[in-house]
Amino acid sequence: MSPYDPSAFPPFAVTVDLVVLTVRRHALCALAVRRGEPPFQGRWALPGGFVRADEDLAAAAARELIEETGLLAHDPTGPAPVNGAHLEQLATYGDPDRDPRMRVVSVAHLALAPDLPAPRAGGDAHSARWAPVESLLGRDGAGRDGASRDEEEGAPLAFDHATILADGVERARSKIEYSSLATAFCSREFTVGELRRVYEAVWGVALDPRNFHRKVTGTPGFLVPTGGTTTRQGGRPAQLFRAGGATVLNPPMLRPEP
Amino acid sequence: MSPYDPSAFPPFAVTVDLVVLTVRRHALCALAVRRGEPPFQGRWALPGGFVRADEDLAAAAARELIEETGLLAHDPTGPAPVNGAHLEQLATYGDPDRDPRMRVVSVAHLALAPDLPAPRAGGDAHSARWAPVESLLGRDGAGRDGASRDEEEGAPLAFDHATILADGVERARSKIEYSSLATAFCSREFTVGELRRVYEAVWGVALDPRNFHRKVTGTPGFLVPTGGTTTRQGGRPAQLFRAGGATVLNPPMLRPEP
DNA sequence: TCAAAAGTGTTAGGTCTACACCCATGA
DNA sequence: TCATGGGTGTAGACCTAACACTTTTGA
Repeated sequence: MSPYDPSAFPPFAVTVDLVVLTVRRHALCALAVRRGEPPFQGRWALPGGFVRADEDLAAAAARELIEETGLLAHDPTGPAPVNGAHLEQLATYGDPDRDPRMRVVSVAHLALAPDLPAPRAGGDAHSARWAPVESLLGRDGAGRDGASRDEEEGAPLAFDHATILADGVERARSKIEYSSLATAFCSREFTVGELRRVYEAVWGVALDPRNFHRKVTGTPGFLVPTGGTTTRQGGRPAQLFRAGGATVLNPPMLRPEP
Repeated sequence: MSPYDPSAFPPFAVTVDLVVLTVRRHALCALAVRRGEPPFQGRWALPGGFVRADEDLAAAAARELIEETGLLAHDPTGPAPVNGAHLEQLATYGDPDRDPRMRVVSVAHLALAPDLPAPRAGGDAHSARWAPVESLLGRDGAGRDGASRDEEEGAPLAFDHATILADGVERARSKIEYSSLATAFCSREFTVGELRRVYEAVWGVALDPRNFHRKVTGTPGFLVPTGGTTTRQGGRPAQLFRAGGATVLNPPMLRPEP
């Protein structure tokens, strides 16, 4: 068999899909767009699109992220942009039946963003919204009883996007344990308490504020004090920090048992 | 723009490439095949091949693994096969220039296998061999001086396979830290000392045999004693174990500093 | 003055490291 | 008998969880 004979391999369409996570009102939320055409017309889906002919996968994901949110993906080799977001490859999904029309392989990416004003619909999407991941995954106990709700908020995500979202959430949950990634959910300057509330929202647990404070301030290179303080959370003024250069957290932050 | 208009997106070829790791003679080794045709003819590369038209990505990877090694990939939902190997998706590589002839997106997979008799060349590969990863990555200080050695053992891997291999090795090195994955490098029954030598080879460090023994035997569900013993390593007879059901290691095995 | 959030101290209990020591076999 | 690897004990350093307590603001 001649592996590179053009007639010897089937053609694929390649897309990037994005799991864009943020923390809003104490809950982990993901960006969802409403599909404007079949299949799954009217259903919610993850943002995404085709990879262009001469475009790298990471570039395609960064382009989609800008189109959907206006966020610049953070390139670790360059200067940090004002509205930076963390962007990494998540996994690739290529079940032959995942798209009913043709063979599509989707390279999913995970983006972590600070709380943003309001999503703007981009491309061919009718509308976009931030929704709690538990609700998008149908785990929030919200009524799914009664008649079909295919085109309403409670309907399952299109394609295999529920699987992709679940994988992205699990990646984020485990990765903030041993890396400084949680700071990607915060704005450029933040307090220790705000960072703790990120952990609490992502993990869905309560953490001891005193031990958390000691832990993060005691890890060299994790947090850099800016000198400023804020009282935006009420109470005693809190020091402001920026994310330090350290990217791995050793020893890790421990996720409490249920 | 109509996203699914067949003329609106570029066609891609999709392949799976395999990083197959094993531990041989106290060194972490990877499976390499010699390319039989251009480009990179005569150079070593990772095994891989095209995904078929109606084939899942995982199925394609498992098929390639069998073709190259005869190993069955372990399906966690089914009964453990006799010669099982761990197989998981690693990452996807899609730089537009990674293959000089056409646009190829490669979904790389990572396989961990026990020490095997001898690789059999499969498909279009001229030959196959196990080689220490440090040598395949050109980090072993072996003479690369003098004349070009394009078609010899010391030449760099074809395409971007050095990057893929490095990513796979790094994944394996970090994953045995907090999971029971190291047992995938052992045969079905193994001793604590054999498991320790796996860690030592993968990490390239020396571990304290006493503390290691306490650690692994003290983690519930990690190791299951079979009742048998062996003296194949010399010295006092050692208990034989099988891998237990536990897949996460908590607390993790700590990788010593250099 | 009070509530709320920030930040510090302290103590008991666990885990890891390093090393001393004994055990069971083959040569 | 000796070398080799298997396995257990123990003391100190380190880490963590839990919780009492002080500090500094806005209302």
